[in-house]
Amino acid sequence: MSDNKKIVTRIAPSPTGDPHVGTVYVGLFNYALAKQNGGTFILRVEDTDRERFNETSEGRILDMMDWLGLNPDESPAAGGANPPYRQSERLDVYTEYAAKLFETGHLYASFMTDEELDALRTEQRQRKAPFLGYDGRERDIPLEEAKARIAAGEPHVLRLRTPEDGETTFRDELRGDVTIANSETRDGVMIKKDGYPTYHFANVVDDHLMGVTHVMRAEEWVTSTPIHVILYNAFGWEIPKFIHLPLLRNPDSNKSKISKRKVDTSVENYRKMGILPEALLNYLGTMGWSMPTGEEFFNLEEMIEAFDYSRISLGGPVFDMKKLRHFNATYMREKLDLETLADRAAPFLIEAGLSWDDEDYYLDVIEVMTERVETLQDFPDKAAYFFTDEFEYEEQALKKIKGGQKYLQDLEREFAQLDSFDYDTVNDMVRGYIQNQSVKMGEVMQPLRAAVTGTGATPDLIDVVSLLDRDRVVSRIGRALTMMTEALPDDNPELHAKAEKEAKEKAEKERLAQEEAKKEAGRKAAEQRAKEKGDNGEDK
RNA sequence: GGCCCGUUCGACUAGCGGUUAGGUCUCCACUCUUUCACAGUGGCAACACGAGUUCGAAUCUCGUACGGGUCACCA
Repeated sequence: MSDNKKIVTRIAPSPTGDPHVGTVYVGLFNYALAKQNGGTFILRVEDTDRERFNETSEGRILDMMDWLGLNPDESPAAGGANPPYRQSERLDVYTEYAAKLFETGHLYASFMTDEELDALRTEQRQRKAPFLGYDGRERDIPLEEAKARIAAGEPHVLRLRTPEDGETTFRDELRGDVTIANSETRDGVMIKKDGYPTYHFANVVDDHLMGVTHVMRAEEWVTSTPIHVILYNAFGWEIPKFIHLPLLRNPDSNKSKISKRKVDTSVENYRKMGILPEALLNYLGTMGWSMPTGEEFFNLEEMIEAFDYSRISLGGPVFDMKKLRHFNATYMREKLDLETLADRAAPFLIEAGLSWDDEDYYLDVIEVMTERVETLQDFPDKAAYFFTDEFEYEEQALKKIKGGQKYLQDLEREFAQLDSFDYDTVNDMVRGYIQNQSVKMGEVMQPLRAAVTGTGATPDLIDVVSLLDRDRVVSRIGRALTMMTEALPDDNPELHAKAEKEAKEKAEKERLAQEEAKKEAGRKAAEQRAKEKGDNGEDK
């Protein structure tokens, strides 16, 4: 970072499945590093594995980046100075560069079949060889002979000739010098039998051609970095800076690399559950990195401004859904203004089949719900009663309604007579009524809440009632009341079960009371006896 | 198993030779209160272990333990 050269970073996702949260993580850091210095951020699609290739994946990855606001300067969609950005379209490039190294002997042809390779492995296993795998036995086939066999159409791969002894050292900007014995890096395949390059080869060629200055990628690549270094040297190219990011971890006991089985790794799923892109980005930004100020909440711009990869910590951070939700809730409550939040929430409500006519009403609902939601999906989940009469009554709510029928009857009448239904009017009426009845607030409020919303968890009830407006409130109270009188236990299984439970509880209570009475009687008897005893002498 | 990397509260982290080891999430308690929340206050809770260097070590060195990664014609 100290040199003045323009920084170029990249992410290189493989289009093999659902857009992965790990891609966003690495993407975010690469984006921040590039953007800080007016550099270039590239998205290159590494689709060299035709087995795992997934047709929809690339588009979805691009959508994800767009949703997050992590827009690449160069990509298959955006184009750029060094196209194409899809490796499957760069085969001629790899072929050309592979040919160069083939000529110089850095690459050599290997003609062994899969079966032969398997046989080799089995044989090594039996003999308890120090390592399993290709042993470089075709290194010394003369170049001309190899060419002839290739020309004859013999299937082959191109392998990298790695030094037999010595070691390769590279500098990781976070870890310092990392040295790995060359005996550890085998003669890996660079060009596959199908003519496609492997990751290592395509990656090095593309990074060089695209001018990548900082290779910031996941830690899992550390041990194969010597291969890349050997390649850069073989080409005589400048070696970029390597920055290996810690791996996101599962929240299990041993903290293995983040995986689909243990946590949701699909960014699309986070989007679906109503996580805001800002919150996801911010949360990911705190994984392994921190603001110098210690501030936990920061937006993309602020992260770019303050980003410094030397502040990255190396312990693998556990992906904690609870904390993500906390970030999300904070963003909904404090970072987004009401209109923006309302816009974001709307699709979730509509998706749930809910609708509204009055935009002011809608904004009021969102406002009043804001401090009790964590995700956008919480709006339809927790506030449906604002948009439809077709909501479920929770069992607890039914109980409350039953217990408060008298009050509900009164309130139904009182509400119906109200001319104005604004907050103060409703508030005055309800409070006045409660005072008249000389009961605790909850005695009246809870049945009312239950009747009007079907649930025990809502915003301030007066807010809810006045927002819902008179007709809806009155009719909902009426409906709740009717439900109580009409739904006899026999034709309502839920109520029936409830009635049974209540009967049991009542019986139990009675039993306890009886027991208590017995005890009491016993105590009294004992007291009496003691008294008598006292009377009979001792006392005096 | 070989090699590579890592290790501060349950989780995310601050710390970069001298701190009562700080903050955030979670959890608990209290306050507020018509429910649920929000908010506020308080609390539980950590330097993996052992040597060494040093007047002094969470910070430096070595070893051990533990964890992760990697050993493919996948990336």
